[in-house]
Amino acid sequence: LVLQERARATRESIIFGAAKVFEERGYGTSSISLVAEEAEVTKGALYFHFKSKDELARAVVEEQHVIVVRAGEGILEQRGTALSTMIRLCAEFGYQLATDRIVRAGIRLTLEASAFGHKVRDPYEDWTRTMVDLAERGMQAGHIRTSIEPDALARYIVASFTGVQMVSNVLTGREDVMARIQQMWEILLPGIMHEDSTEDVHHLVDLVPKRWNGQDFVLPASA
Amino acid sequence: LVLQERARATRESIIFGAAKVFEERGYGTSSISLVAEEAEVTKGALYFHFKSKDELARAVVEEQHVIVVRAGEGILEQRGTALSTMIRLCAEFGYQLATDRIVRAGIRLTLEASAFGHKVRDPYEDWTRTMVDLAERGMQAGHIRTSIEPDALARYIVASFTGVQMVSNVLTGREDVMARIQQMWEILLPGIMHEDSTEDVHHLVDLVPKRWNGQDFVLPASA
Amino acid sequence: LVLQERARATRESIIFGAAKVFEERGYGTSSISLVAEEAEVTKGALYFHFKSKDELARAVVEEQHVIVVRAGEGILEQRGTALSTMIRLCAEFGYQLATDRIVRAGIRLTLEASAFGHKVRDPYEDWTRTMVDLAERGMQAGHIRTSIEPDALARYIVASFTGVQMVSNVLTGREDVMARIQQMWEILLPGIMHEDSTEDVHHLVDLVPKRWNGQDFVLPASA
Amino acid sequence: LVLQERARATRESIIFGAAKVFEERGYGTSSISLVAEEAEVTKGALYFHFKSKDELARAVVEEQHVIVVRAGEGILEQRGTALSTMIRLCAEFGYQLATDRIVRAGIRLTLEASAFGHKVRDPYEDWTRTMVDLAERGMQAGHIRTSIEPDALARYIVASFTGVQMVSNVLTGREDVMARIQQMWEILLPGIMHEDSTEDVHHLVDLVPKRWNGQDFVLPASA
DNA sequence: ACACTCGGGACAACCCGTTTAT
DNA sequence: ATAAACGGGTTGTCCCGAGTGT
Repeated sequence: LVLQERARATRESIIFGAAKVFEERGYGTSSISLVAEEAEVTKGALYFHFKSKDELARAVVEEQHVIVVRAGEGILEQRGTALSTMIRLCAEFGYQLATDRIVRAGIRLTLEASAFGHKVRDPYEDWTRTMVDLAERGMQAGHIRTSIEPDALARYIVASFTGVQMVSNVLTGREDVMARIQQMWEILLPGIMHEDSTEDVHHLVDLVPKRWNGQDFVLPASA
Repeated sequence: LVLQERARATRESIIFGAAKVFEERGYGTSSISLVAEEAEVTKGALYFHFKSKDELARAVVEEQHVIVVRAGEGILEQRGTALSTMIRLCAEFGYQLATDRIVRAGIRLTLEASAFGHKVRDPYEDWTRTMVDLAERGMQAGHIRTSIEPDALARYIVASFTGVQMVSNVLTGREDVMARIQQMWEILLPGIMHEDSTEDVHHLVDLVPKRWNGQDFVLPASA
Repeated sequence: LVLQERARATRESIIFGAAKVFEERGYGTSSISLVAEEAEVTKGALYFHFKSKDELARAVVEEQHVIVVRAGEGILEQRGTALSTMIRLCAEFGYQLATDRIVRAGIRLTLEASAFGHKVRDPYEDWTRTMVDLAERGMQAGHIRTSIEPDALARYIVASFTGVQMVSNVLTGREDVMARIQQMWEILLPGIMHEDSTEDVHHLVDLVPKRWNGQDFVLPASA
Repeated sequence: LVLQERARATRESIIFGAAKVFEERGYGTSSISLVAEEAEVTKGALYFHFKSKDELARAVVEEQHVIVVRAGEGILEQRGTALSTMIRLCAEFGYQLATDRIVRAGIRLTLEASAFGHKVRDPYEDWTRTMVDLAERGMQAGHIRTSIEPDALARYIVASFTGVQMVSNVLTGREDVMARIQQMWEILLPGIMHEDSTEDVHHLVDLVPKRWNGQDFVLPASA
C-alpha cells in the first residue's frame, strides 16, 4: 500500500534525525522539536510513530542493535580460527561505529541509559557470551593459553574494546578507531596466544582493514 | 572570617549535591532545582556560587580533577618499578571511582562533555603522557618489551582502563571494578613484560588491593 | 477551516491582552504571564503564536502601524486643501490614541523602543514625509507662507503633535487630546498661513471634531 | 567629616550609574545589579543609600528636577522680555538634555512614571505655570497677541517642546535638539507675536545658541 | 492509516529585588 | 558597607494530547 510506504519512509527519516541529534547531544539535552526539525517532519507525525521521547530513543537503540547483531552474525558464519573471529568482530563493530550514525547514537544512548528507562546490560552480556564461546574454542584448538580463564578473557576484551572506541571518540570523533583497534590486538595477542600456536600475530592483526571507504585510517596522534 | 567559612560549607554542599544528581542522571536530565534540593540550599545560594548549570558541572569536573591528580601524584612519588607504578595508578583511580561520588560524577560529566561546553581531551592526554613516561622507563629498565611502541602501549592502557571501569559501572555500578582491574593486568602483563624480567606477574597483580573498606572485592559475575 | 479560525481568534485575543498590559506598564515591567492571564490564554498558546516577549511587542507595534496607516490613507484620499488634510490627519491620529488601546500601546512601545529591539525611526520618518508633501502642496496653492522651509515645518508639526499627545496622556490619560489638538492648530495656523489665503482659521480648526463617541471633549484643566 | 564625604561620593556615583542605566534601558528593564556594577559599588552599599529600586529611580528624578529648576531660575532672574525668556528657557532645557545624563534619565523615568510609583504631573504643571506668567507678561507688554489665551499658549509651548525634544531623541539621540528648538521658534513666533511688536524674530531665535561645547549643532536630517 | 495545527501546562534555567549576619 | 543567602518571579522550552483534515 502506498500509504504504508510513505509511513515507512517517514519513520526512517525520523529515526535518522533522532540518531543525529542524540549522537551529538545525548538524551537529556536533545529535544523532540529538534529531532522533528532535523528529520523535516512535523511533531504530529513524530508522535504518530513514537509515542514518547523515551520510545524514540529506544527505537534508535533497537535499530542499532539489529545492525550490529546482523553484522556480527555475518562474521560468525564465516569460518576461521576463534582468534581471527574475535578480531574480525572488533574490526566490524569499530567500522560500524566509524561510519554509521545510528550505531554511534545507539551506543551513546546505551551508555546514558540511566537517563531514560532502558535495560542496558543485555547487549554487554550477549557480546561477552559470544566472546566466552570463542575463547573456549580457541583454547581447545590450542591457539589460546589455558592459563587464562575464558570468562575473564572475554570480559576483558569486551571492556577493552569499549574503552578503545570511546577514547577514540573523545579524542578524534572516532577518526582513528580502526588504527587503535589494530594496536589493541598487537598488544593483546602476544599475551594470550598459546606459545605453540602456529598463527602469526602480524597476519592476525592485518584482519583489521587498513583502508576504509577508500581512505587510509587516521593514525592516533602521539600524546 | 566566619562568613567565608559558611560560604565554603555551602559551596561544598552544593558540589556534593550536584555530584549526586549528575552521577545518577547525567547532565541533561539533571535540574538545578533538584541539585538545590539535594544540597538543602536555596536556588539563590546556588546561583550565588555558580552562575550557571554549566559552570556547576564544570566545578564538579574540576573538583574530580584535583582529587584524581593529587592521588596520582601520591603514587608517582613512591618509588617502585614503572610497571608497578602503572598498576598502582590504575588501582588507585579504580578505588576512587568505587568510593568517591565526586569522582564518579566527574567522569560521567567528562564523558557527556558534548552536552555542555567542556574541554574533555586534556585529562586523557595528561594521563596518557604519564603512561608514556612510565612505559619508556620500564623499557629502559628492561622490564617491558621493546617490541611495543611506548606511545601505543600508553594509549591502549588508558583506553583499556577506561573501558574496564565503564563496563563495570554499567553491569554492577562499579562494585566489581577492583577485581576487573586485577584481571585486566593478569591478562595484559604476560604480553608486555620483557621475557628476561625478574618481576613476577602474580606479585605485580597483587598490587591491586584485595580488600576495600574492610570488605572483599565483589567478583565479576560470569556472563 | 475551523482550526485556523480558532487560531486567528486566539492570536487576536493575545494581541489585545498584550496591548492592555503594555499600555499600562510599558515593556519592561510587563510580564508574559500577565498578558496570558489578561488574554485568557495559556502560555503554551501564547508561545505558539509569538516566540518571544520581544516578538509579541513587535506584533503590537505592527498592528498599531497598520491601523494608523490605514486611517491616514483614508484621510489622504479625501480631497481638501493641504492644510485641512494636515489637520484632519492630526485629528484622526488623536482620535485613535484616545479610543484604541492597541494604538496607545503601540505608541508607548515605540517610545520605549530601546527597551526591546525595535526600529523606531521609520514611522516618524514616514509621517514626516507625508507632511513635507502636504506642506509643499500648501505652498504651491498659496495657502502656506513660503518663508518657512517645508522640511522644517513638517518636522515641527510631527514633533509638536507628538508632544501634545504625550503631555495629554501624562496629565489626563488623553482625555483632553482632542481639545489640545484644536488649540495646537489655533496657535499654529496664524503663523504659517499665507497672509493672502482665503481659508479661514476658525473653519479649519473646526475640522477637529468637537464631540467624540457622543460625548464632548474634555477641556484641558488650567495649570 | 571624612566618612560623610566618602558617603556623599558613593551616593553620587550610584546616582550617576543609575542615570546611565535608566537612560539606556528605562526603569523596567534596568536592574539593580547592573547599576551597582556600573557605579562600581556593591549592592549592599547601594541598598544602604537607597532602600529600593523605586527610591533609586525617584532620586534620579529628584536630582534632575533640581538641576533643571536651578537652571530655570537662573534664566528667570536675568531680565529680558517675556518672549526672550521663554526661548531661553527652552534653549537651556534643551542644552541640559543634550549634555547631562541625569537630566536625560530623569526625563525618561518621568515619562515611564507609570512603571514605578511616581507623581509625574507636578513638573509639567510647574513649568506650564511659569509659561502662563510669561505669556501674560508678554501680552501686557504688547509683544504677544492677545487673541490667544495665555493658558492655551503656555500649555502648547510646553507640549510642543516636549515633543521636539523627544522626537530628536528618537531620531538622533538628541544630537539635533538645539537646531530643532530654533526651528520650533522660527515657526511659532510669527503666529504669536503682536503685529506691532518691535522685537525681531531673527534676533529672538538667535537666543538659541548656535554652538555647544565648542561644536556646531547638528542639523536635522531631511526626512 | 497517516499527518498537521494548535494548544496545554509543567518545569527549566536564571535573575531580581531584598534582607540578614557580620 | 559587605558577603552570603533568600525566595519568588521571569522568560522560555519541553513533552505531549486533542481535534481536524486527507
